[in-house]
Amino acid sequence: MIDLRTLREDPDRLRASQRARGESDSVVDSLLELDERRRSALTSFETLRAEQKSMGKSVSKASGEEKAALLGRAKDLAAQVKTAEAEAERLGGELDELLGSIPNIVDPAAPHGGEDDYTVLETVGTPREFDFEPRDHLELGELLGAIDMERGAKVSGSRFFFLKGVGARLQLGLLNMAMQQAIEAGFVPMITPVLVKPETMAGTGFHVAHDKEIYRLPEDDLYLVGTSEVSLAGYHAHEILPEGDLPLRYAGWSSCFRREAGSYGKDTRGIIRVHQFDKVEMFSYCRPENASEEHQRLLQWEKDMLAKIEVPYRIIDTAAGDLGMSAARKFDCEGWIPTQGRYRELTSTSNCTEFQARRLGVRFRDKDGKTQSAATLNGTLATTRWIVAILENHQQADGSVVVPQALRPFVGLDVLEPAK
RNA sequence: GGAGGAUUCGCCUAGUGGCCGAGGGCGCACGCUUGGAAAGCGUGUAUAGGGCAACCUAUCAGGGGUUCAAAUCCCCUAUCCUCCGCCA
Repeated sequence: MIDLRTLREDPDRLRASQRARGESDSVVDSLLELDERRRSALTSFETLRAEQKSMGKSVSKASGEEKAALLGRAKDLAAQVKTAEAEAERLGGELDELLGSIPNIVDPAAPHGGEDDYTVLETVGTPREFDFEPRDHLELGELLGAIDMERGAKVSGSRFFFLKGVGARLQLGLLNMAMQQAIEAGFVPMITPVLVKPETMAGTGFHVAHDKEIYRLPEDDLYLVGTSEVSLAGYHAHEILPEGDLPLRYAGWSSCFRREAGSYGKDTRGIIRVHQFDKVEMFSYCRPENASEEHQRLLQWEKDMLAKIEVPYRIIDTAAGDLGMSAARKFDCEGWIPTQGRYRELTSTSNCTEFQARRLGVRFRDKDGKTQSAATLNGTLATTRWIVAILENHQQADGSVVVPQALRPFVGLDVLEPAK
C-alpha cells in the first residue's frame, strides 16, 4: 500500500512510477480527489459526533420537559450522525479499495519497460562445452530414477511429479544446505503454514479474488501459498517490533503451490514449471533506510548458494513493468540450462520497501518512540527447480551426475548413478 | 461435529447503560530523595485518523443491532480453554 501522506506531498513520484511500469498515471488524480472528499466527509462526521456526545451529557443531566425537548433534538442529531458516518465510511472504503489496487512505487533505478526490458547486471561462470549430446533434466531424472512425472500425473494430474530415490535425496540435501547457510548467516529457520487467510494473502500483495495463480479452498476461506514469503510477511502482522530487533531475518522452508494458469504449453516437460515445489526463502524485516543495502545482502546470499552448486548464471535487474504488485526492485539470478541454451530463473529477490508492511501493519518503534512501517524483503535460497540446473550442468556421458562438492555432505553421495 | 467458559491499555485485573479511552497493581521511563544503591515519593506510560497548535474523532477480540447515549444489553463470527463425539 502506498502511503497517503507521501502521495499528497509528492504525487509526481507515483505518477513517474506508474509510467515506468507502463501504466496510466491518471489514478493519481482519482486518488487525490477521493482522499479530499473522504477527509471532508470525515470532518463533518466528527463534528456532528462531537456535538452528539456533548448533547448526550446534557440529556443525562436534564429532567422533565427540558429532557423531553433535548431528547427530540438528540434523536434528530443521531440520525444525522448515522448518515454522515455512513458517507465517511463509504468514501473510506472506496479509497482503500483504490489504494489497495495500486502497485508499489518503483525504485527509480529499476529499468523502465516490460518483461523484456531487463538489464543484465552480471554474468558468472561460463557454460560448459559438452563433448557428447547432453540429456535434458527429465531424461536424466528418469535414468537416475529421480523424477517420476508419469505417476505424478496419474496421482495428481499434469505438472505434478514424484521425487524419488536420489531425486528426493538431492532435494533434501539442497534445501538443507540452504537452511544451514541461512542459519550460519543468522537467519531464524522457520517451517511455515502453507494455507493462509485471505487477509494474509492480500497483505502480501496478492489479489485473492483475481489472481489466477492462487489455489483456493473456498470451503474454508483459505489459500495455498505460492511461496513462504506470504506466511513470513504475515508472521509479524499488526505488531510493533522493538527497534533493536531489526533487521529480523527468517529462512522459511515450505512447499509452494501455483496454478500456472495461462501457461499451457509452456515448460510442459519436466519439473521446470510445476504446481507444487519446495523452497527455502529468505525474508527480512528492516528499517526502510537500510532496505537497499539489505537487498544487496540477500542477493549476495543467493550468489553464495549458486556458487555452491557450480552452475553458470547471470543476474538481471527486472524492468518496472515486470515487478509485480509489491516489489520496488527485483533481481533475478538465472541459471544456465544447457539443453535449452538459455538462462532460467533460479532465484528472485525483491525489495518491497514499506508496501507489504503497511498493508499488514508491521511497524517498529524508532528512537524517538514513534512508530513507522518496516521494510520487507525476500529472496530465494533454493528451490526444486535447482535440480534441473544441477542435473543438466553436472551430467556425464553415461547419464550419471556428479554432485557438486559443497552439496555432497548434504546428499551423502558423490555421484548419482543411473538406476540399474 | 456438540455442550459450556473466556477474550478490557506490555502483563495481571476493576468495571452490567451516561461522571469510562477506561480505575488499581506490576512492569517500564523520567524526576525527587541518597555518599551510592534499595526502599519511598512524584510524574508519565496504547494505536490510528483529521487540523497538525490547542483540540477533535475512532478503537475495551472482530462485525452487526437496540438506544438520545454501549466496555456494559441483543445477534453473528474468530481465537483460546474444558468436556463429549468422530478421525488420524
